[in-house]
Amino acid sequence: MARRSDHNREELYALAIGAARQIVESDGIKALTARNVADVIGYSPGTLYNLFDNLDDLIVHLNGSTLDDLFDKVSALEQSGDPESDCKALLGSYLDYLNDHPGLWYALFDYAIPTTMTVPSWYVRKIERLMEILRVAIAPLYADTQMDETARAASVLWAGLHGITSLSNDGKLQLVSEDDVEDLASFLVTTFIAGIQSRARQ
Amino acid sequence: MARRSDHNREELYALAIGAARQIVESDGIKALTARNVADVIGYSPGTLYNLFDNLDDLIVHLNGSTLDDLFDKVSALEQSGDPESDCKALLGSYLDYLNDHPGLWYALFDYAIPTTMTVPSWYVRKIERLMEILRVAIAPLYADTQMDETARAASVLWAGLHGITSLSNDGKLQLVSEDDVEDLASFLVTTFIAGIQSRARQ
DNA sequence: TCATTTAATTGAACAATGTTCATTTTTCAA
DNA sequence: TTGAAAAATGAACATTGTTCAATTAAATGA
Repeated sequence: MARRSDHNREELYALAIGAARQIVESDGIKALTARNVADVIGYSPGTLYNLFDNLDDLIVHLNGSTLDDLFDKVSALEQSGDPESDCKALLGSYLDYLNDHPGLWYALFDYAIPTTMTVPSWYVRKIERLMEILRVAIAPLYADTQMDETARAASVLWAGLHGITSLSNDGKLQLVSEDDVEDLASFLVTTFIAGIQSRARQ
Repeated sequence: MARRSDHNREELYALAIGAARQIVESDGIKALTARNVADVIGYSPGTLYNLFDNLDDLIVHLNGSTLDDLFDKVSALEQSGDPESDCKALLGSYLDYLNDHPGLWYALFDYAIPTTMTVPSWYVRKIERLMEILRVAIAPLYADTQMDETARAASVLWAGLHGITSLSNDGKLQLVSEDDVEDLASFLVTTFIAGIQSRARQ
């Protein structure tokens, strides 16, 4: 059998990503196999290889759609102009997403793309778009001329928050007393911002 | 054939871990298969299952030995008592290890233990032992009574540094201008410490 | 010394995986 | 109506983790 016209290429792509998302959300990334995705969308495994180079490519596309989701959620927040409270609001929104979609988050950040595969530029752009929001939030800490400095601080803060969520998610971060992830992340934001202000005064 | 007396259980364990390390160092964690390890040590795949519950268990043990290595390297550093320079020395040592043994580092931090497997307590202890060194380095920033506060700050700094190395290693951190990992990590240490000092003054 | 028990080691076997590709079938254009 | 192009298939292949009955060497005891 062949050449059904049930769906065109775009629809098929959307179907596949949707199925992948559903599988990852309910059973984790380990359940994301070519045969499983094919079953869900009612096509054969081979068809997936018309759409994606391989399974890793499919995962990258799934992660791309997760990044879009995250962006929509986070960019909906209104910023007050106060770096600390804005960063914490962003953080809260981010942690909410992590709690609501642990499987997707795990696939996004803890599943490592094989070194044989270079990260596509559209993927990098999606990350940058997210980081840009953080950049805007901390911009009041810097003069308009310090674009590079602002960008660097945003990168570091972003990576720092990622480190906390990532390690604690893997159980690799021994939590102190009754601290939870939110406490630690909040501590990082407060301290980091205080550090920037303190150094600016000198 | 069976019951060779070439090696006792301990020797066999050491052989297997050694083989695993060798494979991971030269060809990455993807090459770490039961059959590969068995080939290297001259035993059959089945024998590995007398020593380890499964491959993930073997990886956890390999990571345990990597943590020991890291501890030996990092604990050899003499601390001056100045938090910033001590943290940066630790950081430098850590980054050296990452550069020298990317495969082992990747297996240690970017390979996620499946959620079905709980992190063993001896493994957590090895991590804590490493973090303790960082705790000592930043201790001068706090009063002796602030043990919890010190521990929390060490956790956050540790996780933050991990976030930077981890993301940049995966190509998921768009680096600003000519910044490299060391610059970003250094920036985090400086700013974070300045933040602690600044807040202590108030 | 020989028979029996115990334990280690094997390797064939199984189910599941990613991936390929000759074959088949449908659609589209001429 | 015919022929070419494209889409979809699913059987097939190589590999994977893992199990376990069978096999063999060592340890034990008489």
